[in-house]
Amino acid sequence: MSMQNIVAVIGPTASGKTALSVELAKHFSGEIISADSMQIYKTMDIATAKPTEDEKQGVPHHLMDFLDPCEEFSVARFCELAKTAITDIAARDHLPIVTGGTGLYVDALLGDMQFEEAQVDPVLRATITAEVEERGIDKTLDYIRTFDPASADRLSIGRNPKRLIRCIEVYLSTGMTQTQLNEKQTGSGSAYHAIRLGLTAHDREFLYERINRRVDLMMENGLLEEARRFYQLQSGDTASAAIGYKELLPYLGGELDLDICVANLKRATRRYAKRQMTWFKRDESIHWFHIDELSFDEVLGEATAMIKKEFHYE
RNA sequence: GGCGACAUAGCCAAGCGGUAAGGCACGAGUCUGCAAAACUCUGAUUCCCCGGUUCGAUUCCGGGUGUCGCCU
Repeated sequence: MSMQNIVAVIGPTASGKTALSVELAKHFSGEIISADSMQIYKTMDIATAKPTEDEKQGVPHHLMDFLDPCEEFSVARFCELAKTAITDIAARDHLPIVTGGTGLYVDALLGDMQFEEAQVDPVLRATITAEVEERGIDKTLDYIRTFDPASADRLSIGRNPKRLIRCIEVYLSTGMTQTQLNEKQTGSGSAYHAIRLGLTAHDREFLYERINRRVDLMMENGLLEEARRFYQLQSGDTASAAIGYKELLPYLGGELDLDICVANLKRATRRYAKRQMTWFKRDESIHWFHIDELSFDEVLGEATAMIKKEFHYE
C-alpha cells in the first residue's frame, strides 16, 4: 500500500500558518492537526493565537483546545494522538494537514520517532532533579560517564541540566542507556509521504513587526484578563511555560508598568520566533515561502500547485 | 552668563598610572517524553576630541566639544 499523504505547514509564530492551512484545507478537503504545544490547552485562547471559529471556517481542527491547563503534555503524547487523528482523517478520505510551530512535535511525528519506552515517572524525575542540583553539573557528568560515556561526551558540550536529568532518568527507568535507546527509537524513516511548506520572511524585521502588532492586538482583545484568569486557576508546568501570561505577571502583581511588561512580551515572542527559525533552518526538505516577498494569494497559489504535483492530484 | 558633575561596545556600567570587569539587548547555535521550555557561544587594536606630563595615560594636567544638575 502507498504511504499516507500529509501536508505540513510550519514556520515561526505570526508567519501566517493558520490562514494558509485553512485555505489549503478548504481546497483539498483537508483537516488540520495542530502541532502546537500550547494551543492544546483550553482557555488559553488569546495568548496562543488560537484560531477563532470564524477563522477556522468550518475546517475541522484536531489536537487543539482539548486539554485542561493543569494537565501535563509531551511530545510522546502528541505523536500518539496525532497518529490516531491522521488515521481517522485518512479513513474519511480527507487530507491531514499538520500545522504548527513546535518543531520537535512536527519532526517527531513526521520522522516517526518511537516513544514506547522510557515513560516519565514524576517521582523519579523529582529525585534525580534534586540530586543534580545538589551535585552540580560536573559531578553529574562524571556519574553519567560511569554508565553511558557517549552521552556524557555529548552532554558535556551544552551542560544543560534538563538533558542530564533525562539521561539519568532513562537509564534508571529502563536499564538502557540513552545512547542505546536513541538508536532504537530513531524512526524507520517515516510512515508518511509528507510535503513540508514553510512560511518565513527574508527580512527579519518584517516578521518582528508582525509579532509586535499581534501582541498589541492581543492586548486589545483582552489578553490581560485572560492572564488574570490563568493565574487564578492552577496550571501545570507545560501550560505555565506559555508566552503571554508570565510576562504580564509583574504588572498584575503591581511590580512593573504595563508598557514595560508588554515590551517584554514582544521581546519574548520575537526570541521564540528566532529559536523556531533556528530549529527549522536545518531541515532541508522544507519548501520556503517568504511572506515579505509574496502576497498571501501567491503563497496559496504556489503551495496549492506544489501539493497537486507532489500528490498527483487533479 | 556663573558654578559643579559626567563623557568607556547598541544600552547600563566597573576600572582611576601598567596595557579595557560584568550585565542587558542583538546575532549564531544545541535539541529524541516540560520544547512558547531549557541550555551553549559571540563583541571595544581601544575608553568624546586636541595637546601636555610620564618608560607607559581610559586613568594625571590644560584646552575644546557635548550632556545633565544647580545658581543668576
